[in-house]
Order: sequence, then C-alpha cells, then structure tokens
Amino acid sequence: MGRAPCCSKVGLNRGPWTAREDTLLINYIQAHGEGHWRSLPKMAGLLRCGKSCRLRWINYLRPDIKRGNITPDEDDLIIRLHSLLGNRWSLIAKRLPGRTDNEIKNYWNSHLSKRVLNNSQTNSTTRSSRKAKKATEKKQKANVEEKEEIKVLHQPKASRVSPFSVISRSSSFDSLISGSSSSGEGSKGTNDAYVFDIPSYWSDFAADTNLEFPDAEAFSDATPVGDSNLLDDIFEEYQKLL
DNA sequence: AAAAAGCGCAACCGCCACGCG
DNA sequence: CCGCGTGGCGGTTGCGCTTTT
Repeated sequence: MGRAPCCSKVGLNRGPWTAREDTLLINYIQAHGEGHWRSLPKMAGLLRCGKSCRLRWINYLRPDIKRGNITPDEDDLIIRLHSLLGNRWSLIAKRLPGRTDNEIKNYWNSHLSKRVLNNSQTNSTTRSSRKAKKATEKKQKANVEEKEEIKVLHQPKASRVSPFSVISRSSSFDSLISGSSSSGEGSKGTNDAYVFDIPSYWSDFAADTNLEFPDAEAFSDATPVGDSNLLDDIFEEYQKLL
C-alpha cells in the first residue's frame, strides 16, 4: 500500500502558526468538534494541511493542556514509565493529564535522556558541535539501549492506540495503559495526578482483557493517596504482571 | 561586546494500522 | 479479501533565545 500523500503542499502555509490561524482553528473545533482533519482546514478556512491542524490542536490549542514546568513527580513518573514502555510517548502522556506526547518527548530528549545517560556513564562529554554531539549521543544511546534491552520489557513499534484495544493485539500494553481517566479532569494538583490515575491501569486492564485479575480492584481500593511507596508498588506489580 | 555553542520547543516527516467500500 | 483513505504515532528538523567562551 503506497503512502498516501498527507496533503497537497502547494499553496498551503507552513511554519509557525499565526494568532489568526489559531483562532480559526479553535473556533471551528469549538463549533464542530474534533475529527475529519482532512477536510477541516477547508471548512475552517485555513490554508494548512489537516495533519498540521491536528498537531496544532493536540499539542498547543487544546483547552486542557497544562503548560509550564514538569514537576519532579511528573519527571519521576516519566522516567519510570519510559523504562517500562520505551518511547511510547502517547501512552506515557496518557498517564500525565494535561501533558502531550510531544511535550513529554521533547522533555525526555532535552532533559531526561541526558540524565539517564549520565547515570549510566560517569564520564562527561566535552563541548562540541550539535551534530557531533548528536552523533556521540546516538552512540551512547545505542550502548544504553543494549544494556536496557534486559530492563525494557516491552518496546514495540509505534502502533495506534485505541481505548478499545484488546490484549490480543500481539503485545498489548495498549489496553493496559490507555486509561479512560486521562483527560485531566479530577486530578488537579500536578503532584497528585498519577497518584489518582495509576491504579486505574489495573481495573482497566482487567476490564479490557476480561482476564481474571482479582487483585485489580483490591489494588485500587487499597492504595492510599499520598503513599510514598505507591509508585514503587505499582512499578513492581506492573513488572510482575508482565 | 561579539561570536559560537547549547538548549527548548513547535512543527514537519514518514511509517503504520484501522476502517470502510 | 483487498486496496485506499485517514488518523495517529515516534523520530527528526529548524529556528529563536540563552548561555558560555
């Protein structure tokens, strides 16, 4: 199946979005809802590719997006989830209400990956050009990935995630992770976000897969909010389950 | 003070899987 | 069953701002 061209590039705007374009997009989506990205630009009067509109909406314009610094707790959660899921940013983002996959990906690439590398390799890098640095980072990353191959339990290729995914799709963490509670509502303080969120993995997982998983409910009931060991417990349970 | 290098982030690119005819 | 259109994902790039030399 040949790759369908995203859109005709001719005559379409590219690069940074203007305030006017943003307004048009927001107004259209507020009136008609998300979806139909292909036809949306035309309908909204935008000279943009549908893909570009979708990205702009999801990563920047959506009202529930939380902007600002990643908190230490979010930071920690990202690291842990990444160690489990690999670069499945959309899944990780689902556990961080208000954060987008792009934001998390950027944050990882600019902050966390370095930290992880530093943790695994004590020798510091000298200042160098960005390209050279990237090349060395790639090497380092390759090394780390080799080491992490044991640690990373599951790192499938990019795949579409739907709330209705079931475990039968070869691997699927999708059903495990794609929580229904990820909209950002209900978990106000960023510090507590995942504290509320994570236990839903288990019940979702059990529900999605129809597996006998009696502990799931007990787990979500039994974990007091604010328990400092919660994350560790979850992490362990998660790994056991795998 | 100027130039070079680094950093952060929005946006783009290309691939893949799903749904439908 | 097959092929196409579309949406969604992760990887990568480009650019403007900041920091360092």
